[in-house]
Amino acid sequence: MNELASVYDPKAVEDKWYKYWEEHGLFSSKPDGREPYTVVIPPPNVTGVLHMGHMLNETIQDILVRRARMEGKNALWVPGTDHASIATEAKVVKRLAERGIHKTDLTREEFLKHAWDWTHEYGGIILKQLRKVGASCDWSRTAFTMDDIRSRSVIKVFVDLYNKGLIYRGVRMVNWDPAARTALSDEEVIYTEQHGKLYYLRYKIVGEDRYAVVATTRPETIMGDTAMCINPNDPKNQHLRGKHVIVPLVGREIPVIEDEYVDIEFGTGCLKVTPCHDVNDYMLGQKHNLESINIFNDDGTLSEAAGLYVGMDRMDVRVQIEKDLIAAGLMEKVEDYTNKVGMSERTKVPIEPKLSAQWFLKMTDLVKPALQAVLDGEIQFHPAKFVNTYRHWMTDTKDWCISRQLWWGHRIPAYYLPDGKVVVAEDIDAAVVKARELSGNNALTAADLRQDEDCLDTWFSSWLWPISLFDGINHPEGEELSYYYPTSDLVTGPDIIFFWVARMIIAGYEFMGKKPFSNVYFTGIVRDKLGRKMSKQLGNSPDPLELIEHYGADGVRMGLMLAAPAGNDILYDDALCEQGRNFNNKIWNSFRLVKGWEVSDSIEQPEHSRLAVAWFTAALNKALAEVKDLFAKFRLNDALMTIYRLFWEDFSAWYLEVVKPAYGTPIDRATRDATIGFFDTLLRLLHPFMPFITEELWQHIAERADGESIMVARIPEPAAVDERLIAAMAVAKDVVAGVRNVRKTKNIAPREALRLQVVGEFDNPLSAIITKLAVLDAIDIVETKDATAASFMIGTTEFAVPLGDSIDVEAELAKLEADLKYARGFLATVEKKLGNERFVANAPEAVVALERKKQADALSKIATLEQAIAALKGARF
RNA sequence: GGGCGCUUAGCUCAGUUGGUUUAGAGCAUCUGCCUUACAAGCAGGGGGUCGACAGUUCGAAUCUGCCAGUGCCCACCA
Repeated sequence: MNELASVYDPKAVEDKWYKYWEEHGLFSSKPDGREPYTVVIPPPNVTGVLHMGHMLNETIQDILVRRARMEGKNALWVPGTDHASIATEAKVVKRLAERGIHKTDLTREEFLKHAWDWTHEYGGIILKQLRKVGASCDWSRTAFTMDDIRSRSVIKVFVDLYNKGLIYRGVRMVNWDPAARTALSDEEVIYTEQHGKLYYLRYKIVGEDRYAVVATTRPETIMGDTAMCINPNDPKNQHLRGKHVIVPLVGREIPVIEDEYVDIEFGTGCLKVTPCHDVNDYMLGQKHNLESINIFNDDGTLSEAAGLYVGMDRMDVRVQIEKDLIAAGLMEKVEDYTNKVGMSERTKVPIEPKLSAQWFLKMTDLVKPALQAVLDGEIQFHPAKFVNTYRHWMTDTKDWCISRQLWWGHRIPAYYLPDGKVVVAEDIDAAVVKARELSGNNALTAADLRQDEDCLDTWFSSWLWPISLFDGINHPEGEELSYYYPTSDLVTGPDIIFFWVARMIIAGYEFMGKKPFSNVYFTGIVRDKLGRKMSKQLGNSPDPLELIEHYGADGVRMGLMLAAPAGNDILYDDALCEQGRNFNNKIWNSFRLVKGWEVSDSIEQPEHSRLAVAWFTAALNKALAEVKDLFAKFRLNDALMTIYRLFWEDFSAWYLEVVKPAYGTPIDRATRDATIGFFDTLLRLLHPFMPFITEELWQHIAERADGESIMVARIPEPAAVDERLIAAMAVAKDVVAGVRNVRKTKNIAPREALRLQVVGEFDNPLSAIITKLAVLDAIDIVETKDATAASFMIGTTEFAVPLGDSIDVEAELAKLEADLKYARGFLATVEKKLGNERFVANAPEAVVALERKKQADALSKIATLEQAIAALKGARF
């Protein structure tokens, strides 16, 4: 048997089996009579590469899908990628810039060609990487959010929502990303604490030789000031009522207005009002009918309208204007100040509030069924704590800004007539028809219509993902859709609960009238072992593919899963992968042992083997039931730990040690067959977590036809468990450990057979196992043990190994005294309870009875120990 | 400023409706072993007054209150 190395080599088998599975079509699914189990992948960015977050997320999905498949369900995992409008466009723009090409030099068509080239070049890398992980996706279904079916779905949905009156175009204050030069939704703005400054600026009061002082964090916006605002109830600023002030440096005269919005306590109680560049100022401008001056270009530089600093970047202006204000004597003071600044989630630059015409989706009614479904538990979140987060967001949802000033994405299907009116239609031909109806001008042609330049938010396509993957928008009655939808489980990070999860639920109810999935498993964030987020800058983010290279895919999968309860961040450490790799090795070596056995039909099954088979059958079934229950609760890490311990402790350390024959001797047929059967089941149980090694060994332990695979083998349903054997084995293990301890402390060789005395009664059905593992000649039931014996207690029973003259009386005494002390302490706690009249009177009878039993047991144990101590003392001389 | 969650062994976490030993697991650590499946291993051991305080109860890691620490989400205070 020693042609097999003692170390398992994942590299030798992983690619082989992945190819085997793929070639035999084991990943693919078609509708049939079985119960469906469907997972859709959270589509990674088409040009992205696999990172640790993906590794965790995809591993979890694969575990769920493989388990479902082995439960006999028709399991389908649909892969795909997302066009990631902003991120991808930014990358393309950057690459073009490296070649000296600016986006503005290109037509939309030329730019899109570059973008598609980029997509074809880098697109799908991540899908190849997923194969290394072992992902059992149905690759024939690979989708892209901008492929034909998904694009038509998006456009159709836009038109439908527009026709329902839920989509509208309007001029609003939106979040503007000056780097990407596009509007963003509220969810794409991340507020972060920034250490900045609070500037106190002097505004000269017209007609007086005094100044009003305004505190602001953004002095560069003063060119857009069109008023100063005070609170009418502010006693310290009463002198400003009805006055005008001069904007510093600019020299423009602006009125002082009054509004209770102003916080009297903040700064000086004077607020500068810049309606174009602040949401609240915009509100004030509307209310008080103020002039608006837009001082910024789309890229965050100062516009002609600013008059000063034209063409400079806003951040540079902030630095320069501070100097200029000081020089002009118009800066009262500057303080350090910490406030929250909205940053673009994608480009990480500060958001600029900007007034612009955008498309919006009304959310108020759409969210209602989606909220209810989660509150009612029709859709379950794991862990459930995220229901709170979800409810919070869903109860006050603002309209969704869905237009982006980008080219890479789905172009908005709105067409403007020459007179500025708009029609929304699925294509240009339909638009012409509608335009003619609208205008009454039948001479209108496509050439007269101008399509909206904007494209849609990426999430406006991914919110349809569970539907559009089955072409459900275009074919709501399709066979695929009705079979696979609603999908079963969704696995994703809580960071996109609003971006994606909530919106998919909304879309599900709005477009299909049904939930998109039944369960959402929220993963945690993968951090380093110090709890820091993984980042390129810190260099603490390992490349999953390198880890796979080093530890094997199974090892990495297991390492991540051991540390990843749903919703908990996982602190990644290479030690986790080592544990995974070590477990692989353990399995491998157990296999080597079993494979090396020579079988003989002429040997009878020994009693200890017969008992071991019976016991392990019970242990295995108990674990099967536990794992099944844990899967139902999405406690995958606990499920894995249960299997880990079953394999390592129960199977390898105990079961195999009982049944393995002495070196060079054959094993009986019955035991060997039972062992192979156990091994088979263990591999199946483990396969969802560690697909490669389990396939490799499963193929080895029996003859398999071509195309057979553990992937489609069934995990057995748990059978009834003989708890008596489980309990008996627990005692047996303790007895064996007790004897081993005696050997160790007395320096008795492992193979030297001993006798074991049991004082009083002992009827363990597994005593043959004890005899075998503890290497005993016999177990003697005795009234009184030898005075010179090393003894130990298990429960209330005393065991003793007679040692004759070789006993170390003092050491033995010390041990017994320690046991006695413990037993007395324990008795004291029990008797304290029983001595409490109110306990005896009020506690349930069963609880009191249990305490009485404990008391009796403790008393008998103490008596036994005292006797043993007395006997030893007698033997001392 | 609101809302939610967490705090149990050195680390990561279990602990179901309060009562199956004086609270468990994995990893780490310590001791002894290269015992023909496996040193990526085997056999043992140590380690926690369950964040603090108060309360309810015959009985609290578990329920209540308050406090401290920590994390997340939301919010227009310049």
